[in-house]
This record gives sequence, C-alpha cells and structure tokens, in this order.
Amino acid sequence: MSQPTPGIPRNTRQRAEVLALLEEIDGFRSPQQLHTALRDRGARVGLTTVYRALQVLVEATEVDTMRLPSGEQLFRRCSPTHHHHLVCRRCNRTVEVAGPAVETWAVAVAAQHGFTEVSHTLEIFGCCADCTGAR
Amino acid sequence: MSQPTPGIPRNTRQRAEVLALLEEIDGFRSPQQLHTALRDRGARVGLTTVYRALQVLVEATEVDTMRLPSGEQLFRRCSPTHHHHLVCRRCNRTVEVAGPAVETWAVAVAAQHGFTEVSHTLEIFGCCADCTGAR
DNA sequence: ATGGATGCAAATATTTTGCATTTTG
DNA sequence: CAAAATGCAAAATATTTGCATCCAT
Repeated sequence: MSQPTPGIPRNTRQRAEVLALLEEIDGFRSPQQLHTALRDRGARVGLTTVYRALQVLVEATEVDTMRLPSGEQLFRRCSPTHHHHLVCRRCNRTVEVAGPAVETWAVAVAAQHGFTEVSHTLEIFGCCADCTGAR
Repeated sequence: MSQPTPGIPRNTRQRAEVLALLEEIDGFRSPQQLHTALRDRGARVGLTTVYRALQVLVEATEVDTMRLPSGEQLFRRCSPTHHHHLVCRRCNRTVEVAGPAVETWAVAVAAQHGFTEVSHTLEIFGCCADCTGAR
C-alpha cells in the first residue's frame, strides 16, 4: 500500500548550491527567482532541479514554504521550530514570529466545532520600516 | 494614471447562476467544480465566465476566496464581515470563525517590527465531526 | 555497480487574454 | 445604442513527469 519508498537523499552539488543561495537571502523567493540567481552567479542548475531540491529541503525542514494571496509559492531558509511569518510586501524581507496564543486558540475553536487533527496557516503582510521610509 | 475604469457590473443570467449555486453549497469549491456542477444542472455557462463571475463576486464581497496549502484557489458564498475559516479536509465543510484577538495580535506584532499597512491570512484545517465518525 | 539525481523536452493544470458576437440597461 | 458580458480558442503561468544519462555512495 505504501509508495516504493524514496530512499535517502544524496548530497549533490546542485542541492548544495540551492541551499547556499537561500542562506544568503533574507526573504522569500520563488523557484524562478532562485533559478535565475543561480544562473547569474554561474551555478549550472536546471529549473526542474531547483523545484526538486526545494521539495527535498522542505521535507527536511531546512526550508520553509509559503504562498502569497496571489498563489505564488515562495521559499526561504528558516529555523526548524514552528513559527509564522511577517513579510514585507515590497522587499519580501521576513521576520519569523512565534504565536503560542494563536496556536492554542486555533485548536480550541476547532474543538468547539467538533474538528480534530487541527492544523493552520497564518501569514502577516505589511510594509517594513525601510520600505516605508524609502517610499 | 488610473485604469480605464471598469464600469458598473450588470446582472446576467450566468452571474446569477453561479451565485445561486454557491448559495446551495456549504463549503469551498474550485472554479472547475462549480463549472461542472452548473453544466450538470443544465446551466450553460463557460468556464471563463465562471472565473470572471467569481472575480466580480469576490470584489463585491459576496463571495470569499481562499487557498489550500497546495495552492488550489477555492470560493464560497459567505458573510460580508471579516472572518476566517475552519475547513474540513475531507468534505470541505466550512465554519466561519471570528478572531478579534488574532487580528489585534497581528497588528501589534507587526508594529513591534516596524511594519505598517498590516494585513494577514489565516485558515484552520481539520477533520469535522461527521467525517471523523464516518471514517 | 546501483539507484538516486539531473536536465531537457513534453505533459499537466490553472488562470488569463484576444476578439467577434450577444445582451443589458 | 453604448458598454459590459459571454464563450470560444489561444496564450501565459506554474509545476510535474518521462526518460536517457550522470554521479554519489
């Protein structure tokens, strides 16, 4: 009933390059943006590989993923503990924020309505200080 | 500097059919699902028109939109006041929930980090009582 | 050497747009 | 009758998959 079982991820140059790039960036980026940036710095990596590398990295909790209201999926290197994001609409700079109260509230509200196996998504958007000033 | 200015929406049969269908459904649906349902009940409406009707209805706050973590965009008839959704992962049944505390918390956290013009997205997922039992 | 990884092309899926025609107000 | 709306086909996006080849272990 289970899938063929993936196998242990290997350490490849491409995967390392994707992660290295993410380490240097402070904000979410799309697979396209990451691919372009890698090309620009001379790293030869295919777009398909960027997608697959991101999947693996998300799976390994090395990278976080998120979607804009528009649906665009973005990725970012981040800490492994559960948290939410405060993202700048202009420059995509991101601050990780913890919301213990929100977590428990969500579970409580869900329980009140008979829901179990609760999970949630939460993103906060705004205009950061730098971008507000530079306006 | 401004766009050609749209103009006032007109009342068309197709738009009415989309809204009528949404009135009968208790949960989020994709444009595709809505289009298929309309066809099945004999309403002749093009998929493109369903998309455009949904845009207009969302604009008029008659309909709410939301995305699954997978990125699928879904729509649902709902109340015009600000609220969040508690959605069943299995049947998509939806409960509107208010979260005043969350709203203020989001603004406060954002302000602490110098962010202005704050907005946020929040969705709660779980398995509803019916679906848990029928498992 | 074995099987995961890569990269290209092609396939999918989703949403938008051009445009001639129809319909609303 | 002017402008908005429709509905197709085609375009634009975004992401996935087939497959031969490559490379990490």
